[in-house]
Amino acid sequence: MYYSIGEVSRRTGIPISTLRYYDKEGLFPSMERSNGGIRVFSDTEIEIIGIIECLKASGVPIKDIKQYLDWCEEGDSSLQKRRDMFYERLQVVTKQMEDLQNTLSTIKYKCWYYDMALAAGSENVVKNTPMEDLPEEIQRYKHG
Amino acid sequence: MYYSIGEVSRRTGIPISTLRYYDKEGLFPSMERSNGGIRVFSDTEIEIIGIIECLKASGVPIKDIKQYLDWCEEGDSSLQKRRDMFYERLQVVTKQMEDLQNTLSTIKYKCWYYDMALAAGSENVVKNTPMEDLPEEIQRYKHG
DNA sequence: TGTTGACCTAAACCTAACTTTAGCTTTTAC
DNA sequence: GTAAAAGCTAAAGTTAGGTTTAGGTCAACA
Repeated sequence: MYYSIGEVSRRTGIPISTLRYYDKEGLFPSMERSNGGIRVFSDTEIEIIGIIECLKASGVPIKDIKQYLDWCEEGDSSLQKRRDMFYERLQVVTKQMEDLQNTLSTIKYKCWYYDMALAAGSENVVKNTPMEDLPEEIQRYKHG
Repeated sequence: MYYSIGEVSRRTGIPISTLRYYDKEGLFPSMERSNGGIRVFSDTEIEIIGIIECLKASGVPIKDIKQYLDWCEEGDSSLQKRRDMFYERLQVVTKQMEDLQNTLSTIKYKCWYYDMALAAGSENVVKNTPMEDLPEEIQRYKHG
């Protein structure tokens, strides 16, 4: 199947200007053009967009995504490098999950804190609540 | 306890230039200065740094963090707004966790894919493996 | 007292990842 | 065949969140 840039934009939610920018950065190395010079997206490009979104979400900059896609073009000789890249991502994203879990705990503590404060009409009450008077499931959340 | 900007930087790992930038943006509303004009960080500022890191990690821009800290200065009249802010963060960060979990699944699939390809010496083998031949715990990961 | 290390400001600079603009061409629909 | 919609490029502009630079001041110690 073939798609115009507008169709791809609608389907993926990515703005047309961004798709053109990705193309300019070399993220669609094998994309074709019509005789008139108009971009023709195929399922290959749709797949690449999926990879872009995955790598972007895990914090890989555009130029490194291009590097990976260049390795893909290169064939089997770059398999090891590509493997290593994803194992590194595995590490990084696992760490990101842990960090986000800690952030979530702090946020939950703050939600509890403000619920208590609002119920009491004032922050002073809960601000001075000693640690051991906090509910068990909140104590775990309390940070600095 | 009081700390110099250098001590705070060492303790938190945040560059001195960034601490000064945060100060300029109004994130330490009650920080004092020595007679000579030198910043004097107290435990209040250390606590604020914890809040900044939490909110930043959950995607809040600096100017909204300032807004929150201004609300804190305002006292009990802003309790509801502050509560709402953290409940909104709860939603956002929960969504972020889900997205990151999906990203992680895709990455795990790619790790498996490249391990197979390397073992076989070529990508072709695994590229054409039909879905039902994938191991159970990997099928869940397979995306577009 | 002097010098060295830590601190100060204002302003310029930086980077990534887009977005916008201006002017032009191609395609589609009637 | 023509008009509108969709596409094109190059280049400039934008934004957030800092960092760097230049030129000073402050504080502690020998």
